[in-house]
Order: sequence, then C-alpha cells, then structure tokens
Amino acid sequence: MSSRELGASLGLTDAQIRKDLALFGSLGQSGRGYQIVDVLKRLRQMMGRDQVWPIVVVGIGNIGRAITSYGPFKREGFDIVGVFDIDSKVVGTKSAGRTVRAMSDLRATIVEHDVRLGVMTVPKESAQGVADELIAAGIVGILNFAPKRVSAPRGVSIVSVDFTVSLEQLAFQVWWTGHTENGVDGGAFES
Amino acid sequence: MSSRELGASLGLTDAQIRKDLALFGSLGQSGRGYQIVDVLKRLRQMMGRDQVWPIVVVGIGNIGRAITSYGPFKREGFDIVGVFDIDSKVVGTKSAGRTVRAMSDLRATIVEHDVRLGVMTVPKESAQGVADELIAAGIVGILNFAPKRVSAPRGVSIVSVDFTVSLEQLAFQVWWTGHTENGVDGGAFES
DNA sequence: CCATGTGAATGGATTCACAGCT
DNA sequence: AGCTGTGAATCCATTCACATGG
Repeated sequence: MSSRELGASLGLTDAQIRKDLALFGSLGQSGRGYQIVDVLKRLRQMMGRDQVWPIVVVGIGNIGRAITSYGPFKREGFDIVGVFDIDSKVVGTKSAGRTVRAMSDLRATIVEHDVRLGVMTVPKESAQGVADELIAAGIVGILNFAPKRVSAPRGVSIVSVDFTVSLEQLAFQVWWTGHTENGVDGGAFES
Repeated sequence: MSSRELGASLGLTDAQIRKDLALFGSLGQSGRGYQIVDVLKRLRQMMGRDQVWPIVVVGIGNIGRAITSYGPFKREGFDIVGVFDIDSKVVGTKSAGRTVRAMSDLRATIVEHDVRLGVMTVPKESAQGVADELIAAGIVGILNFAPKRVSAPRGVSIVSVDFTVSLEQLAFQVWWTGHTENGVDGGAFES
C-alpha cells in the first residue's frame, strides 16, 4: 500500500505518512510502498504493544460491568485477571462470568499476575482512596472513570475518561457547525 | 488570578494563557490578572455553552444505565429528556428513575423537546442502524459508545468514546515511562 | 516508471520581551 | 511594582520537491 492510499484512508497527506513512518526506520520499499502487515508488526514491537497486559477492574457498578463484558479488550491484548469491589453485597456475585472479589484479595492478585494496569470504576468519593490502594499494591497505570482528578506519585500514569468532556466536545461541534456552517475538523478519529 | 497561576495549574506557560484568552477579547485587567468567574461566563457565552442541551439516550445496557445515572451531566448543562431501548423486555423498566421507552417514541420526544444530541450505547451490530434512526429523527450530534465507526451525512457530528483507545494510551504511557525513565507529557488532561 | 526517504521551504503555534495600564 | 496584551523572534510540525532505489 502506498503512502498516498494510506493517507487517504486516514485523512492525512502522503508526506505525513512517510515522515511519520520514517521516524521508526525505513519500513517501506521504494517504488512499492508499505507492506502493512509487516509495518504493523514492527510498530507494535517497537511500541511495546506486542505483549499481553493483565489488568484488574475495581468497582463493579454499571461501568465496571460494562468494562468486564467489553469484548475488544481481549483482542487488543488486555486480559482482565481480576474484578474487585468494596461492597460485600457485590463480592461473590458474577460479572461477565468472573467472580467479584474483595479488596483484600487485590494485592495478591496483582503480585501473582504481575499486573501493572488497573481500571477504576468507582464513585468519585472513593476514587483517591482506591487509587492509593492500587498504587500501594504495585499498579503503575490507572484508567480512571470517576469524574474526579486523582493524584499519583511520579512514575504512576493516570488516564481519565470523562463522559462530560466527550459530550461537551460534541455539543461544541454541533454548535460550531450550526454557528458557522463549517464543520469541525475532528481529525483522524472523527467518527 | 494571574496568567502565571492559571498556567501553572493547567500545565501551560503564562504567555500561552494570555495569547489564548486574548483571542476572545481583552478579558483581563492590566496589573490585576483575570476575574475567572467573569472570564468563564464570557467564554461560555461565546462558545454556546450557556444553554441547556436536551439529550436522549438510546440503548439501556450497562453503559446506558451508567450514563443515565451520571450526575455531572446535569451540572454541565445536559438534560436527559428520554431513554430508549429496542428490547421490549427493557422497555417499561426504570433506569435511574426514568422509564425506558420504545424506539417508536423516539421521534416524538426529539421533536417535542427540540433535541439535537443523542447518546448511543448500543451493541456494535446495531450502531449504524440506530444512528440512522437518530439522524432521521432530527439528531445532529451523536456520542457513540459502540466500538464501531459510524458514518453520518455532512452536518451531523459524531464523537466516539472507545475504552480500548484509552487503555492503549495508558499502556503506552506506562511502557514508555518504564522504557525511558521519562514520563509522558499528558497535557492538560493527564490526571 | 512508481514510490520512498529526506533536505529545504513553509506556515502556524509557542515563547520572548516589553510598552502600557492599574 | 504587578500583570496584561501583543508585536517580534523562535520553534516545530507539515508540506514541498527531488534524488535515489526497486
């Protein structure tokens, strides 16, 4: 596939594609374009995406259940090795086939599976406390769904998902489109 | 508050803050800084965020329920005026105090409340179909939670939330941090 | 001939630095 | 003095354009 084709399907110019890919070495063949399967493999290797990441999910409310039953994670190399909740009424029940365990089991699971990533779907009141527990147990990356900033020591990454921000982004695009008759350039991920 | 303080708390330079705010007019006072409450009010007005957006939610599974019970939407000016599902077993039940309605009621609700935004939390198989229904009923912005690209005609905005992307972002940050001993600059939304 | 990889040119955004206001 | 708003300088990403390789 040529950089032109690749770019067209991603909404980028051919030069952009070449410049970016060239950063990772000479992945194409002059006159022939890119062997995309090989390129993907190379990129995945070089960006640490050729491994399976074990993850834990803490907080089995609506979002927690949605996460545990979310198929695409597996295919993208994420393996849920434990789901946890504080609430003793929830502990012992099943979520997407997995038994919910008590927080007291957290550390053992993390150590056993060498887990580095945790998904946190808890109420905002518990967010910082649970984050601290995760970090104390050895987690170095947290995907946070609570609408609350969580602080963590250097060396621990936090990525937050805030539905409100996404909805605001959408409202702005709609407003702007109606306001100017010009669409918003959503970039590569517009749809 | 001065541009320096504002910048520090957002991870930006003072010059950046001043340049950006100046785009919207002279919102600060020389020698005194910015009156943030006023500035926020001005910005909200100028960016169409001083109105309440009625929204509908389609698909009352785990994510749909999470959305309907998500408090911050209300505070940020989004008002859920209807929740819908295809499944007749779900129709008539309650989600966060709201009765789930049949898809046949969708258009009437949208017209009645002049709804322009829809949140779509349906399986990926139904995503395009439901999107088409929403658009046909007059929706011009869709927040899509299905792990599937949805196409829409010009003039309709789509914002997709893909948990996998967020988790990949996190995994990359963690990997990069461990790989280089340098943290990743997460920008303004790092935590 | 076709398409990459890459220096050079371009353009837009960030930073500098300071006149002017409080 | 403290701080804004803004031209000028600087930086950096994108685009251009072409020498080189298949």
